[in-house]
Amino acid sequence: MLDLKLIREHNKAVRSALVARGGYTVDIDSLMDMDQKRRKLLTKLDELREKKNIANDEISQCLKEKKDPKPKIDAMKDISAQIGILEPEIKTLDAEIESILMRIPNLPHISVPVGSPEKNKEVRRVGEAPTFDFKPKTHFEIAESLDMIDFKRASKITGSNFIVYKGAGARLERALLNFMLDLHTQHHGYLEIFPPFLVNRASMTGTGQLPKMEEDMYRVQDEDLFLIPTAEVPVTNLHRDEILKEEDLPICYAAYTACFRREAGSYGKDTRGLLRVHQFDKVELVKFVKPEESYEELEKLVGHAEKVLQLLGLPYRVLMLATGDLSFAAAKCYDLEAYAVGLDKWLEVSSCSNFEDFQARRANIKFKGKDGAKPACVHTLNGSGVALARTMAAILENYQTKDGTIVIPQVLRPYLAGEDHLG
RNA sequence: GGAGAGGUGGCUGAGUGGUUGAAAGCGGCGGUCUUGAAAACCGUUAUUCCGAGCGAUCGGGAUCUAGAGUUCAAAUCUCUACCUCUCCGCCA
Repeated sequence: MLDLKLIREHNKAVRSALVARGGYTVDIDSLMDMDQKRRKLLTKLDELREKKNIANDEISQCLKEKKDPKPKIDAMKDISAQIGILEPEIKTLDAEIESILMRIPNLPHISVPVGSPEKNKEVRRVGEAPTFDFKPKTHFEIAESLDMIDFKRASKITGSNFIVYKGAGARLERALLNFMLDLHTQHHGYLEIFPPFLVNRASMTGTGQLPKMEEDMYRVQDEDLFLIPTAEVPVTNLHRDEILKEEDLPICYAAYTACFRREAGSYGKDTRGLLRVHQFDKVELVKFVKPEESYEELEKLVGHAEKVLQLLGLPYRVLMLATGDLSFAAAKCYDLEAYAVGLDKWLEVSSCSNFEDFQARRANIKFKGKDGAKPACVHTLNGSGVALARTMAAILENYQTKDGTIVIPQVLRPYLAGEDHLG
């Protein structure tokens, strides 16, 4: 959520920043009109309430002195009646303003290239694609022939675009998770969190998934709970409605969760294999930081996610997303794409974003120093470190051999009983 | 699932209709004392909105889980939701 004051005071800049994102038409003028009207009414209401408080004191004074409070009570009745008219008017206005604000996306950072996704900027490319003296297979061919993933039975027991990992597939998934969590907690300074996979509406709103993207979420009807699309939601909301101590910042959490996405509207895209599934595993990194450090922290966060790919020996590139490709809440975002040789495609395996104070304002997460200054919103960041399904696809394709087996990347071997290949 | 109890400031905990943003204690912060610390003593101690001012600040409003209601007036009464605890049942 943007700061209403910021919109009020930097009307033009906000407007042009939103235009840069594209696709969002926000009527700033009518928002400002509503805001002005609200403040006018609020001043009036506060004056009435002041009168009411005075009248109330007078009544209790009368009662104490055993005088007749009747005339005072009548006066107060009158004031209360006026308040009764104004209050709902303001409440309605408040709700309207809130609802508009909740649907305005974050403003892109100055360094973000302006334009549609073609303007995404490749920041760096790391590692070399493997070369083979045979035609490399796709991960779904490999997974099928090694019986690592059961696509058919997954759709039987649940539905299409769900997967069942089996045998070596399941072991590899587990090894990857443990490797990533160990890396971030033991070497990058993150505290491990294992949150619930279902959250309430307030949490989904706090991080920005609601109200705009409700149709993309799995919802538990009876309880009004949502299956998390990413660990970002429960982990960021851990500190919802809290005032953190400045000396505790930055707070860095790493969490494994399954992630659930309906992928509504993306039918027909990437339907084969592991690229777009409704449930996948992910290790997520979440940070709460001081505003002046958030961009420095973003670079570190990207580095931590990259380290995973480097250690796994996967070639990858880092993209800085253009304004038109930014997610709703992000001010700046880097995508990490691992190269998968079988598909000959770059697969997005991580998205590292700085949300600045956008989520913190929605979720009411502040910090306060010892100097007695007013609490201010923290900056929140998160990044995948990294998403599993696509990473597994890249590993299967890049580490395949002519005889159909998979060489296990060095760093994973301790997690797979020291074995050096699968299949 | 059944029965009951309860949700007050960072914490413990008073407060059952009218100067209660809220006693007291603890904790925190500042100070006196001390070589330093502890103890003792003194002071201070939430968040948020509107308005005025360049600003330190000042004036006012709101907030006792949330929402609705009763009333001239609600932390206090009623209802609903959420959450917590206890007992019973069920259960990985």
